[in-house]
Amino acid sequence: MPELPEAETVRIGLQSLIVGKTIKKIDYDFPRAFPNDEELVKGFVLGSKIKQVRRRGKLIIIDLSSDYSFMVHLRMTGQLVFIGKNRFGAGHPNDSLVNNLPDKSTRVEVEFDDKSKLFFNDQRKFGYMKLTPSELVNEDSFVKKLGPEPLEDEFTQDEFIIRVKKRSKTSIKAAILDQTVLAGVGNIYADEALWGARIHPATLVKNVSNKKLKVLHGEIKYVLNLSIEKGGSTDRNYVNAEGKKGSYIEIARVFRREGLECPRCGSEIMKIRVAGRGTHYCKSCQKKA
DNA sequence: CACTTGACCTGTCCGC
DNA sequence: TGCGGACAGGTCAAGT
Repeated sequence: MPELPEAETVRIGLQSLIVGKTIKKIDYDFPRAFPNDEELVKGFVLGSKIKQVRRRGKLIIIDLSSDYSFMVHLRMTGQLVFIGKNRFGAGHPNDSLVNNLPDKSTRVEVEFDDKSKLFFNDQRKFGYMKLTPSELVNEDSFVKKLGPEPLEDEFTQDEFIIRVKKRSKTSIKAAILDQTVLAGVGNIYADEALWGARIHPATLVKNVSNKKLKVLHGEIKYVLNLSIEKGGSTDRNYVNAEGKKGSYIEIARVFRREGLECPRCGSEIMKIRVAGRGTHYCKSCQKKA
């Protein structure tokens, strides 16, 4: 679930909440969620300040004054939640999904010198918070393979068409979920963008016209931007840096709306499996080419 | 090489 | 009520 808009919402929150703070202590309970050498943590994390919080695709990058960075991937159920020194200094417990941290899904607890804390929670233990020298972030094996940022100018219609056509024999949905084609689209926004472009998710890439691909390019940008405005999608676990839910799911057109009416034509929204994922589409305005 | 499937995990929901 | 199984969905390794 955390896809680009969710990662971006967390990034924006952390950028205003933790920059300038000094890390005093770090606890973790699950090494795979925090795969870092203890000596490295002592030498380059404890005592350093948070310089800035960046994002690349679905990855959140926390730069430290030591010139080391944490690369945080939330995968499916990860959360990065900040709690001020008097509990929810910034958020409000009432509109929050998380209370009384740490809890049993807390994997990493970062304490700052002013007693405020940052929690990395992850129920399903797929996410990670990995330390790397800042100048080597772009050399990381995962980062290195990522395609363009869909909300930046480098992601042109032509660039999209060239990259997506390298996956010509697979479905259009599998192609836009491929992080080497573009960085940041996951299951929710793939379905939403394909609905916008009136393309059946199982259509093979080679059968999608350039005209449709151009429309899809615009729809991807549109749904990602719209979701950032809404603070992302909270399907079940996702919360922002203050522990609050996002609201995109309330305005979703097809995602998790199987059996309901298509907001464009009124026909039934279907749910099938494409590329191994639950996939939602309108049975009459998204015809397979 | 291109592509698909299963594994990694835990919690929830559904049918019996 | 309890229990087994399907499902949730990002990425990578293994298989076709």
